[in-house]
Amino acid sequence: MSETAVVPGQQPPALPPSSYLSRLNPEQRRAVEHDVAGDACAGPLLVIAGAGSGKTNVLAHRVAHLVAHGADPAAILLLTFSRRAADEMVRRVERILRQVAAGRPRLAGAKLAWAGTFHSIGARLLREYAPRIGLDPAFTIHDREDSADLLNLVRHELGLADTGKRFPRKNTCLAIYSAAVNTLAPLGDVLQRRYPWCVEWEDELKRLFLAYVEAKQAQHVLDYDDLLLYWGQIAGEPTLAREMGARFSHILVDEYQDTNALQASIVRALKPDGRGVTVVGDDAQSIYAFRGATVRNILDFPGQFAPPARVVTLERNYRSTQPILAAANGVIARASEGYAKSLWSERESSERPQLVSVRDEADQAAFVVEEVLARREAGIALKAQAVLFRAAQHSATLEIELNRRQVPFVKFGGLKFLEAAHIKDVLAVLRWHENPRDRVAGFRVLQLMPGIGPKTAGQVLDGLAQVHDVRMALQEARVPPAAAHAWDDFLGLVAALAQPGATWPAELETIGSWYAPHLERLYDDAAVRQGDISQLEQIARTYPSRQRFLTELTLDPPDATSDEAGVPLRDEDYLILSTIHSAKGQEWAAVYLLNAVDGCIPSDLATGSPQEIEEERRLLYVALTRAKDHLQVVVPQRFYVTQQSGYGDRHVYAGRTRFIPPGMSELFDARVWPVRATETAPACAPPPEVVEVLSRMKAMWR
DNA sequence: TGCAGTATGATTTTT
DNA sequence: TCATACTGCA
Repeated sequence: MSETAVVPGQQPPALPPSSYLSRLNPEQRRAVEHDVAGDACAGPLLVIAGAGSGKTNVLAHRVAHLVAHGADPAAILLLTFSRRAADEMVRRVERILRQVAAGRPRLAGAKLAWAGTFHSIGARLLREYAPRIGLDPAFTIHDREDSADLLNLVRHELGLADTGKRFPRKNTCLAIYSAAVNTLAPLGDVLQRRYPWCVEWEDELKRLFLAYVEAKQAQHVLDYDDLLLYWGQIAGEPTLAREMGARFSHILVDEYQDTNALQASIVRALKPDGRGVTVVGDDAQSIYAFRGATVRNILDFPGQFAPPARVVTLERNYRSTQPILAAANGVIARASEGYAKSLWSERESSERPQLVSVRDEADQAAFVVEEVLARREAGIALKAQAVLFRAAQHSATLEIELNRRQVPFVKFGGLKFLEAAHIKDVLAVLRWHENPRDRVAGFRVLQLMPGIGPKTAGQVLDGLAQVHDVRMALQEARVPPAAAHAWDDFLGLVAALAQPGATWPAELETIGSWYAPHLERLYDDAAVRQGDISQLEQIARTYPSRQRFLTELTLDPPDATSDEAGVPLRDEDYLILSTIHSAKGQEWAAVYLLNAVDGCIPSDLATGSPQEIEEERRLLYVALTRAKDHLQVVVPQRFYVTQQSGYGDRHVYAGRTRFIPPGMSELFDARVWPVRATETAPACAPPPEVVEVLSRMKAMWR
């Protein structure tokens, strides 16, 4: 029920200054108020939101506005790109509603029940709908590495591992599979377009993928893609789709430029006429094509409906100073295609972004630490500063320097806590306990015991495959004499876990104590790793059940790592290190961009096609637009390359990134660091002349 | 059969 | 540089 009815077609009434809508600019208000007319569902809406244009705020206000006008918060589906974004959105919506709530208790207590990533919402819905599509609701979810391992097992079973000629590796196979699934494209097309060197294996890959799907089904296991794929299948059944679509009066999708064809098809299937659908995004910030995302989703959205979706464009930037925006606009203006869109800001500043030349990565690290500490002295907290880079490893030198200078930091992106072998070991035991059919988990657990290798593990698992009572079967399994002792211990663990008294999360500690001796035997640095396991036990306590723990940990792994075990406490101050991808949607007062050189941005590995290069350009754009007040782009003259093996020449004299050509120099302040004493050569001088000592040495003997 | 030592080859970004 | 695959030995 609408409490402050807005009559369609009529101008909204002037607002009292206290209204939550009064803080929005006219375009933002158009987006927020689009067709909010009582119970009638709004027509489709596309919001093109430039970087820093208050996109999150608009989305949050729209959700709050819908609720304030009678929408049931439990019937609003809010799909975000990451868990972090979902949490932030929920917080904001609830804050706005509390402001509106005076005298309307319904709003004060409103809770958004369906906010999350496509994958996590998919998992939730699938558990509910599983029985109706013949799926076991107790399925477990494989992360990327598990999926690759299973694919590898299947690959070996099919004899594709030893085919004379080199068959694609497990990670490549998985990437191909995933690309085909997420883009809804035939395998042949995917191979042609993205994996031309694998085209000859099309038939074998088809066989492999079929066997992989069968294996997953037999083991009651889903991978990331299945969460979308099965959801899409449900949404493709008219009856189920209507039922599921009817649960949600509104569907709002954030970061729509980074959704893939499969995700778009799900939204379309749930709301075929587009009523109640709002999507928000920015084509200039599309940086997930490698994951199957297609910018066509956002470009083609309006025309998919009749009448077409309304489009609202937000160009006013509230985040950055005008000079920072000028630089970012300069980068994106040179893009080959895209929506013409120019961000503007009222935030004047005399400080232009800096292009800082340093000699090498060591100097780069030293420079960044100096600047960070100087800014902290000047009152900018570490948390308000971020160092961004293209690939997770690029921060290695900086991390060492930060440790040396005792500057606390947290790193987002890159190797995750969960990917550490010892954590995976413990989780494998837990997952096997949850789902005894999970072969990847069992395979890993069994091989932890000395004397048991792939062969024995495979045999034991074969023996379990058809059995009803797994525990009995394990007791009867035969293992080599060398493994006898460890095996007895293991059976003890199995018995302990089967006890009715073994409850969550105590069972994780039981597993931990079983694992401790193995940890000791397998790793030199067992003590450090033991610390991680204790931390895992801590994390486990915050989840109500084993299943929730496993599911949510797989879908939303703790995305930050710091060098000491454990993420620093919330109230401590720490510097942010992040890959550009993980920095999406965030902002900081000061931003430092590392390695702005060709070969890094764009990455050497991503210069295959013009599209890939354009994506790298957008990546730089995303990095630049994270900065509010201060932006420094660091260009090391010598750049360490991991590619190009052999020849021992690991350093390369790199040029500044091609996305900031000389013609753009007036948008930046050039700076050289360190400032040299007067008598020495400037640091940014071209590589010094090489004195021919080497030939002289040889000449001595001629 | 399991394991250790050696050769090879790929190498980003993430739910 | 690191991870995986393969070979040869116990």
